[in-house]
Amino acid sequence: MHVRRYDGAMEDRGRRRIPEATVARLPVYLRCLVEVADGKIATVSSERLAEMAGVNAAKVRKDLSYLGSYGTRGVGYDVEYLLYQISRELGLTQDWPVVIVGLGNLGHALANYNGFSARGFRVVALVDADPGKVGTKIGDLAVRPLEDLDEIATSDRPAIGIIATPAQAAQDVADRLVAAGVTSILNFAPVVLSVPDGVSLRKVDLSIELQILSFYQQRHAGRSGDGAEQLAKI
Amino acid sequence: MHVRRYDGAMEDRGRRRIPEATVARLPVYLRCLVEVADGKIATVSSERLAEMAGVNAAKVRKDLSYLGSYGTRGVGYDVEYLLYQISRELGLTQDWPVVIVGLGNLGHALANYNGFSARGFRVVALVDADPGKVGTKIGDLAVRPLEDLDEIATSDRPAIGIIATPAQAAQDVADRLVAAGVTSILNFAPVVLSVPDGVSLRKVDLSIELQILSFYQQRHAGRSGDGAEQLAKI
DNA sequence: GCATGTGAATAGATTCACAGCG
DNA sequence: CGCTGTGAATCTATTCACATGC
Repeated sequence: MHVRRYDGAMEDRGRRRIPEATVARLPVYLRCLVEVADGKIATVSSERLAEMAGVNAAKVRKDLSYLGSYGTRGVGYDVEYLLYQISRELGLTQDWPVVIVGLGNLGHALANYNGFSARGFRVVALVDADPGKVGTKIGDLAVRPLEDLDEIATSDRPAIGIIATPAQAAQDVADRLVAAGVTSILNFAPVVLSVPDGVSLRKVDLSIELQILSFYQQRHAGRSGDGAEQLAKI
Repeated sequence: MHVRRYDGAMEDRGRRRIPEATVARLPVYLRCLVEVADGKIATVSSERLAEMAGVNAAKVRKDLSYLGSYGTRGVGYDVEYLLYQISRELGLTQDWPVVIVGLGNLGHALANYNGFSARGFRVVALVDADPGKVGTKIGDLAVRPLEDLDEIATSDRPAIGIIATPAQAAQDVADRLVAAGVTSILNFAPVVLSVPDGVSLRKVDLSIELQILSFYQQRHAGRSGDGAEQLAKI
């Protein structure tokens, strides 16, 4: 896969500060690059990448420049090489054990989602507080009780926890995840969580997204599409 | 529910330009206010609201000031009144018909999600391209074929479309939704969509979120939690 | 010649700090 | 006196425009 390896020197390994907004776009570029690579194309310009990613070319160049000078003037970027550099920067060259807590409709859907394994995320445990769910199998994992979190922490060292519980349960679950050594949390519960410094927290919130759409829908109900366009940040 | 009504005058109805970042936080404040209201508390300070929303007080005040001067100096904000003003600003005092396209694991979970009806979003139709799924019932809606979109547009006038299809199908579905007059789209498919000006588009992307977490996880693996903290933006 | 890489310019968001007012 | 509302200061992100170098 990765052709050129980073050639020794000038590697200050993580000592460039990459803006948050850029970090949020790297996964998008990565996906575009995979698509380009599938088309057996060896080189891609910032212009082309920008078009695919739905941003402008200057932004692509600036973003990529934070990673290093990985392009060739007059030519573009080597697809495989850039693919590798972005993967590495995002930490996707190692694999991250994931634990999913809460196996209602959404948790179920997540547990069955295939996109995980694809890029280094491996679901190692499923947890639910409901005794009625404990023991049932989803794929080839059995659902375990909340109390097993510490044990799971010891045996599987999950780095990432996904919370798909009802809102009321979410903060307690977050606390338990943190206590079990999880340092990254993705929260689907419609509630603001607080976690200690040193723990990364991101959220995905359907009802917030709908309400944002509602705002722009009512504003220029139909007209001039500024504002709500694009963006994930989030 | 809403106590004081807006008292005539000084209402320039939507002629303040509210920053995108502020719009994205209004739903969070709304949720916090609901919680405060449930506790039978009549008044709330920016400080308290900030704590609940996980932001700082200056930001809350600045955000709310874009809506108007709805607070009382030395006192705080009237909970019910602010609740109503934010709801109105977000367009939640009217109801928005929603169509869900794609009823795999995730689409199913969304179709069964109860949070919709709560705040003015009403699922009026379910659509899937797979003939095997067409006709099956989810809740009390039957799944209809893609070709029915125009008919649905005429009868139900959906304003918002949710795309929960596989990546390959998503752009085609988006085009059809737009053609059917849908002007707000929430995309769950892992692909960059393009829509014409005047159509709002937001995305929710699990694998991007995980990759962002992976970045910070690998960086200060554990240490100093800047960067990935909070935020939805998206 | 042509597309990258990047300083400089601009736009947008956050935070500070305090005047203003109930 | 206490808390809002807001200009001014700061920080972050985007875009421009062009020198740079393959």
